[in-house]
Amino acid sequence: MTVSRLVKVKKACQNCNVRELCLPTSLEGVELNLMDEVVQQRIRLQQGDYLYNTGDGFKGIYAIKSGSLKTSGITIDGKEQVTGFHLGGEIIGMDAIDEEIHACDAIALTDTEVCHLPFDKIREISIQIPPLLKDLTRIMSREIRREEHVLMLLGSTTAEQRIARFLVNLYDRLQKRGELENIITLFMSRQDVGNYLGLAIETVSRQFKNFRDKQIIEVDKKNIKVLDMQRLLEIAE
Amino acid sequence: MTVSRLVKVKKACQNCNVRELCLPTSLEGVELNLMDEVVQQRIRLQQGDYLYNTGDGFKGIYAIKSGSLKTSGITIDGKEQVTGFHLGGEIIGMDAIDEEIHACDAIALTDTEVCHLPFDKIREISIQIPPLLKDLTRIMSREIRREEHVLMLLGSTTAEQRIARFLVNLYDRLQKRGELENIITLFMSRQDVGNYLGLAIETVSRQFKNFRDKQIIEVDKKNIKVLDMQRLLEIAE
DNA sequence: CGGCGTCTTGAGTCACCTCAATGTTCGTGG
DNA sequence: CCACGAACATTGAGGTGACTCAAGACGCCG
Repeated sequence: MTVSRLVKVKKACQNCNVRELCLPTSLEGVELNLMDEVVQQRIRLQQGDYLYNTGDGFKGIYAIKSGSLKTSGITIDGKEQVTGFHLGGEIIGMDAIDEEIHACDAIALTDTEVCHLPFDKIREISIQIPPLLKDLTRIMSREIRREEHVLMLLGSTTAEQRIARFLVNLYDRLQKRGELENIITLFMSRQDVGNYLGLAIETVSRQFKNFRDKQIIEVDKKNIKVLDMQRLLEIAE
Repeated sequence: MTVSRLVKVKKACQNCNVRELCLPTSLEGVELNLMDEVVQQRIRLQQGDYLYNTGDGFKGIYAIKSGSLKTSGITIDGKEQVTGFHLGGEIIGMDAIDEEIHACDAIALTDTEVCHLPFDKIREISIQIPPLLKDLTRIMSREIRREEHVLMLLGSTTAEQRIARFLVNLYDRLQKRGELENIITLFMSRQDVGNYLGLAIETVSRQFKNFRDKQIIEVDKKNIKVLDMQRLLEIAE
């Protein structure tokens, strides 16, 4: 079930507001023109739309221009496992480069725009533009480190610590994108948060309450206002 | 603390027994000669030696020729978190490509030989040999998928399931390398297993006993003989 | 208004952790 | 060769944090 709308674009990268976070960070001028030719297609997703499904053939990687997605796989016993939440400037789909089959689903959590990057073309022009090759390896390296980071996150024993780290991480990422006015807007459900952190949904709820009681955050539905970042950092350690 | 012995090598790849699992899988003939020039140095590690430490500057990636290592990071509160166990043919150190600083330690669990691959040189000759570029992106993609797989592993609720999946995974990997005669030799401590799976060491012990009582495995120190792979797979699901 | 999905809250249970003691392996030195 | 200690592993007893189950609140939409 992949619902989406395709849009032809020109000069996709030159005018993009998340370019410095995205793939072609080192490119300028003529080189950027070449990159723009790679990005022929932008995809508009509505909340709930699938960008790709587990098992889909690999058509390329995707750069998130705006919005947010989650990636989630299916464990051997058929349960969902959320492996990440992704924001503007991030690249997804790289887990499929090797076997040319997507190992997880990518689902829009809000209305989202992504740029389609055909991977063969990326490789082709990487050979012509060495800085792009460097960017490519750096982006992939970053994804490896991100997942290591999640592993560390899950290493924390207590639910309190996991939630704290989750919030700090989200805060930092939203801040870097200027999508934060002291209020974290959770773009995913409590269900997804719990699944991602290996916690029951009730535990997520209770921990929010816990932080609220300690006057560390204010919770209003999806909006979380951080009142005491210092305490939050201490709990996250 | 990096204790190690350097060895100059020639024709490192051409004669290597894990080449088909390693980086230059698509190369042949002249191309392989070029690759051999990249691999000038092999490093011998004894059990317990560090290949690199968190914070070390990035000098390149490493291909494991023989032996085994663990990678582990330090969580913000100072505890160790094992992020992976690595066997012959696997590449480690790719998390440092982006920021040029290693984000984790790599420690030899047995006597180990690794080939040092200076990353700038890899990139250089990737431009001359497109198949190598393809291999490179595939290897990095595989690492991304491996970590996603670990995330799924930790998604399992019960300790029993985690241990079962851990054993099945190890079984498969050792089998692929012919290092298995129906007996899995654990090259890491119970401590490491527990840390990796997010379980207390005592729980690891008890689960081994549990499987022993159910006659699914036989345990003799570090050696685990799988008696009933079917049951093990069922539990792993 | 009613129905549905999402979230919160409470009560009770259990799996895993902690603490503590014992057992085993292995290296070291007498 | 054995004695000793350190590191690692097993086993038991007990406590607790997070899960499960269940009920209720809330927001959203027809």
